[in-house]
Amino acid sequence: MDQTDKKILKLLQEDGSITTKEIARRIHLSNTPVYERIKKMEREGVIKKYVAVLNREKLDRDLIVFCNVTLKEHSKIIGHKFVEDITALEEVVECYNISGDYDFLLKVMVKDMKAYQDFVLNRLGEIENIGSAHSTFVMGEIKQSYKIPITE
Amino acid sequence: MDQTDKKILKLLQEDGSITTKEIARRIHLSNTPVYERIKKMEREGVIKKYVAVLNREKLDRDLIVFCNVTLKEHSKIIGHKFVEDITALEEVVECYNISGDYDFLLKVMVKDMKAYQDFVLNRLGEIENIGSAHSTFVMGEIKQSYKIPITE
DNA sequence: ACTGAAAGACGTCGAAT
DNA sequence: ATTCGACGTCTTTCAGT
Repeated sequence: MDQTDKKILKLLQEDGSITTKEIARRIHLSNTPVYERIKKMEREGVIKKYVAVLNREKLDRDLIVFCNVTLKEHSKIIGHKFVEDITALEEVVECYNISGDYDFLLKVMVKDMKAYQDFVLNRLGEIENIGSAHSTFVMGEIKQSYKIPITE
Repeated sequence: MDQTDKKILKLLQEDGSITTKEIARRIHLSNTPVYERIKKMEREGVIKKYVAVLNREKLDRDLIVFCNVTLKEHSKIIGHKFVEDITALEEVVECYNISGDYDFLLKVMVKDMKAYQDFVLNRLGEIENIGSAHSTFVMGEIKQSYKIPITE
């Protein structure tokens, strides 16, 4: 992966529906090499996929909550069940195994506070292994980028 | 926005480079209405953009850290400067204004622990308003979805 | 609001350097 | 590893229902 590949990746992170023709124009190459490079990076998994980025507010998901979760002591080794259960919840858009006082950090996306209450009681509450949960509410989204920083 | 639009959005969140023809086939419509609906949702901002999703590891960004930050007492009202400064940092891929003990939550993406140390000392350290910072390290990525949950 | 068809642009691939 | 050219497919538009 050289500088040319990185230039292509930066453009594709910015706009996934940019044409190979336009990329070629911007990096001063013809179609084919750009095309071949992109296909190679897709094959190798450098480019995982292409997605449409939607507007949260217009889809009634106005509230984001970061939910810190601990597992019950005896469940920490058998975390697999928790992972399965949590992955199945569509409100949980991200989940990380973390260092520190808690075991997992969930990013939860719901309509409003009432929906979050419902999530904690009826969804999280149904999962057996959970010891405790601490919620941090997002009041404002300052920066949101799906880009991986690419070094020169 | 009706059920047909939502079906289209779900498909586009899954695969942003799916053809209108294929969408049309799957939802049993012809090209034109699918095309018109997508263009309408792009115009209205329901669909913000299309992006390529890249592989973090293959781009030397193996470490994710959630960094909880407080501002100095006198700076809390004048948060604008902090917002500007933090947005400019490419390692900070997300930033939220949050409830609780801290003022902001940053999601930071770096190569390794050494790079994070450098980030805290030389990047965050340069920003004037910061009172304290508490880092939570990601040990494992359990779930990562860019999809907004879409209700029926 | 949808169907079907037609025109133009783009993705895709082979031959050549 | 790149350029050029040709083919097939998709996007985009339009007339008609």
